[in-house]
Amino acid sequence: MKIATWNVNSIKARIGNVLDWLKQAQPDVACLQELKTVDDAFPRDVIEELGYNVAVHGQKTYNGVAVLSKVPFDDVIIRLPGDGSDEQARYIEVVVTPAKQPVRIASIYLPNGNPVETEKYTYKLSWMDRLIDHAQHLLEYEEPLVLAGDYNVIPTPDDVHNPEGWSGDALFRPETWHKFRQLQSLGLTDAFRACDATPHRYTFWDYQGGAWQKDHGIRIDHLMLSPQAADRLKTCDIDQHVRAWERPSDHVPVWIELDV
DNA sequence: ATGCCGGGCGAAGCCCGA
Repeated sequence: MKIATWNVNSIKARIGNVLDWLKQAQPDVACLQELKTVDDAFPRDVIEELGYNVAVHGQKTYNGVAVLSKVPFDDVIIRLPGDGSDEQARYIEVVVTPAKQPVRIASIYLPNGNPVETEKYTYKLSWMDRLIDHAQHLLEYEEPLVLAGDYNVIPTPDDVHNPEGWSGDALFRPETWHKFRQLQSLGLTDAFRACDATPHRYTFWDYQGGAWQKDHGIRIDHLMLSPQAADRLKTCDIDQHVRAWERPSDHVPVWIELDV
């Protein structure tokens, strides 16, 4: 089972690229982020025509997450628990059951958090606390679980071109690393690092300053796996060629192959 | 590079992203 995550930076602007990539990459499940549109405006029909079931949690202008799956959903949950006043569309979780057993998959868009001296960073940290609590709960099911998405976390200096330049940034701060390590300490595995120790492999390149051409990127899109998923992990890779397409997203797809 | 792109909104120029 191939499971991918991709921050598309507007599904309306990116639908051509998304359809081309779906046809080429043939993921069984695709977690999308930053749709920047409401549910009713999501281009559901053209995606369903490729054989996908669609679960969307959209929002006008900002955020928005979706899961596309060739296997129908058994269950769909929107919103991360822990703060009923949080209106931002950053979390959708589904359960699918391919041949053998259920697999729980979430598409997450973790807050950026900049600038750090504002409520944006406290929102990021509290959102991470909620994710830790929810992950702890989900891990109790002891089933294959994949928390995939744009984490807006650069895990280590090996995951950025110029660590010095990112010092103090919300994606690269001790408090952010601490929360990310808490997730890992619960038993969640960074799928890419479980497969590939190569430093300086990236999933995002800024539109500005020729960042893509110079390979000045960061690795911030992650698939975090429960032990039951990690045991079945076959491969993980980054579809970085998609960044060179016409009108690209600034992020590229990351995917895993699970033996389920 | 606290904004060089790029997208949304909405019809110019500001807000936002990472």
